[in-house]
Amino acid sequence: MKQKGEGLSARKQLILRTVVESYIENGEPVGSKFLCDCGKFACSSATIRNEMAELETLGYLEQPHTSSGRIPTETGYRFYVDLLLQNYNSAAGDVERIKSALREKRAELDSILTQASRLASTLTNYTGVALRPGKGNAAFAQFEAIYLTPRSLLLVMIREDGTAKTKNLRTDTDLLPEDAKTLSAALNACLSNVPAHQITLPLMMKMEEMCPAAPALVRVAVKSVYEAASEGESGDVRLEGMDRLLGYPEYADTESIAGLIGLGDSKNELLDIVAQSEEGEEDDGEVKILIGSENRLGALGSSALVYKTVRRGGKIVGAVGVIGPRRMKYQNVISMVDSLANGINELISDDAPPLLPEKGEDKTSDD
Amino acid sequence: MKQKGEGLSARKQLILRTVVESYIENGEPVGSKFLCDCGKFACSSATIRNEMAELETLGYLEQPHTSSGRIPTETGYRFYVDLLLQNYNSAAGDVERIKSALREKRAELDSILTQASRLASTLTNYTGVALRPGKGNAAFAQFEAIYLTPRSLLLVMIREDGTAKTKNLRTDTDLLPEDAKTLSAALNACLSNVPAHQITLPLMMKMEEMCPAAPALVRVAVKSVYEAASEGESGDVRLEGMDRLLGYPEYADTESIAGLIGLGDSKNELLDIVAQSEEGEEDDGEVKILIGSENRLGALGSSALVYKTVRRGGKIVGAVGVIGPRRMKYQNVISMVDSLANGINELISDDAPPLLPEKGEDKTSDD
DNA sequence: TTTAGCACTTGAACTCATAGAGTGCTAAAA
DNA sequence: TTTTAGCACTCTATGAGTTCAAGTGCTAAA
Repeated sequence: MKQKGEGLSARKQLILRTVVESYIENGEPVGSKFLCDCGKFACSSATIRNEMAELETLGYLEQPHTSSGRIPTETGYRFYVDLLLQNYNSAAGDVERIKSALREKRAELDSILTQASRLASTLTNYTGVALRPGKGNAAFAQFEAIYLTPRSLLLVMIREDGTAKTKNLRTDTDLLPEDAKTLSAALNACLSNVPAHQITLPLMMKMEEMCPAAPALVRVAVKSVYEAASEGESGDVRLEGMDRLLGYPEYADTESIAGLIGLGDSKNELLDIVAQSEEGEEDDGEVKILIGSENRLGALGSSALVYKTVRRGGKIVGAVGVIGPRRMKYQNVISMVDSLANGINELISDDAPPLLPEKGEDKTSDD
Repeated sequence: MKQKGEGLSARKQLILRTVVESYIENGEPVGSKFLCDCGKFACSSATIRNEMAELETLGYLEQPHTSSGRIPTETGYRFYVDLLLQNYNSAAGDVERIKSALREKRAELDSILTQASRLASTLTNYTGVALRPGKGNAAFAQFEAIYLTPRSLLLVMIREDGTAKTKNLRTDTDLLPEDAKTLSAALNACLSNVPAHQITLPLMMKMEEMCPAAPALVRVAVKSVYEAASEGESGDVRLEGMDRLLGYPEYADTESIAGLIGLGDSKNELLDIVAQSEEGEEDDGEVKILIGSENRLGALGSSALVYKTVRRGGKIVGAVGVIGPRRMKYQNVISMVDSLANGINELISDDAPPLLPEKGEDKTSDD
């Protein structure tokens, strides 16, 4: 699938490429005369017509209607994009610029991603997207109950990776600070690293024995742990600058927007897409491009998604990218997305060595 | 401002009301003949024409073009809506239905609001909206450092209201469990209830004295507290079901959608709007309706926003509502929003008495 | 293999005419 | 004084007809 275009003559390739670029630039079908006049070709429009006719039968070009120029098909774009990816070297300038733009907001990953999404949108004038996959149902490694008032305490549930979730517990009987300690001990003894589905009634009974002082407290604590563990984290998607797309003629009709807005509403699709692309294929850590409905991207309609995963210590912790019309300025976008992802990668791993304040909380953040 | 329409004759009121309702139903300008034929009036179309001409000069109706029927102006809708609000009694059936729909998701407020927003969207077929105002810069009342590994600990910062925020701290020197205790003590001694802007260098030096073991740890801990306290909480807006609006003809052109999408992007506007309406005017806790650009709602364009605040113990903790075209089915929507808000109110205060597991965390939730 | 030329197709833009809806106004009726 | 009937007027939406230009495919010659 990667190098379909191998069999094309050099001239066909040049024609195809020029058609794609011109269409990206102007948004209008390009005809043989235009190509002939653009100076790149030493032949007449008739020759180009012949070539284009062949490119059409090969599936790289198509005509909106019989008497207009050609526009690239999905396959056409794919060829062009693969070509670009082949010769692509990240522009060093971008990385610095983007890193410095991000550095100001060196908060937790969550905020970095939001920031990145906004940045992507501004730099490319398309819609920026940033996402963070869900955490799945994770067990908690450690618990700590903090005594707040005689009738309330704060339960801190800490995951293996150091991220934490907190929950207030209230009782209708007075508690002593010792009770919090006992509860902590019992939780750590019985529920440490126990996944949600293994939290059973016998376990709860065992815990009640360990904390005779406040059985009701134990019950609600266990329930909270159970809920927190089974909820998992749902992942998150940020779409920034959707309104920018409205400027492009391909989004002039309501139909085409509907899909995108739906995307904003049911963000799971995007998460699925990325998750899929990570699982299924080899993930070489490079910029990925999904064009049109290539991968059952129903909602993406006639748009294209350019993204790259963000990693920390080899593990995928998110992705950033751009959504735009199929005739996107791929050169810029690819370079930008790559730089952006690299910038984030460096940023979140640069921090690691010395004395890193990481944010670990419900919304998750780092691994 | 409330009862502009007082001066209208009964017949004018009926005409106005019928025009609004018909326009809401069909989305088309309504003419004199249609009104005459609808059976509500015992006069000819000519008479109605005269009345409508007057209603137009009074500012309640307008004509899209000279030779078409009338449509309500902003003022016209306002009159109609005020009328509705006057005679409105929450439909009891709704409340039960909605409460039971929400009860299943009796998690924290955050999730309830999301759920409510989705519910609002489904029930009305407009865009559901739920929002939670920011928390402002709050100081933390209590701190707890939890020892995780020799080189990392978890800092739990607890606000006055019991909600908490957590942050991972890492060091490059090994720590003892005692160090966490010392740090907790120092934080509680020096930073308890200290707002961000009062966290100064002398304070930090005092703390370093208290924890001679790991001055670097103190520094990063104080920094984290400072950042967390000054960040505050930014509030949150959920828009659900935006794609539903695309079905309505008033959103057929790209222009009108742009505003709404922009709303989704820069959610602050909505927060401002509600915050304003709460501060400025008397907030009687009833359903509020903002039509068109009544209150400098630039982004809302030609839409209308129906919402009601959600309270807990008298304090406003959020709002739910619906965004739709100006010609919204106000009867249904008002009733629905009211019921929904009531349902949430009951739900989050019902829970309070016995043994309430509340969620307190970064994303905030309850008071 | 390329080129020039030509007939053909087709969508876009424009004009024109028509139909229909609804109004405002005037004069008569209640 | 209020209501009604009638009529002329305005404006939009619609559709048909026409022209224009772009671009193609094909054929025959270079």
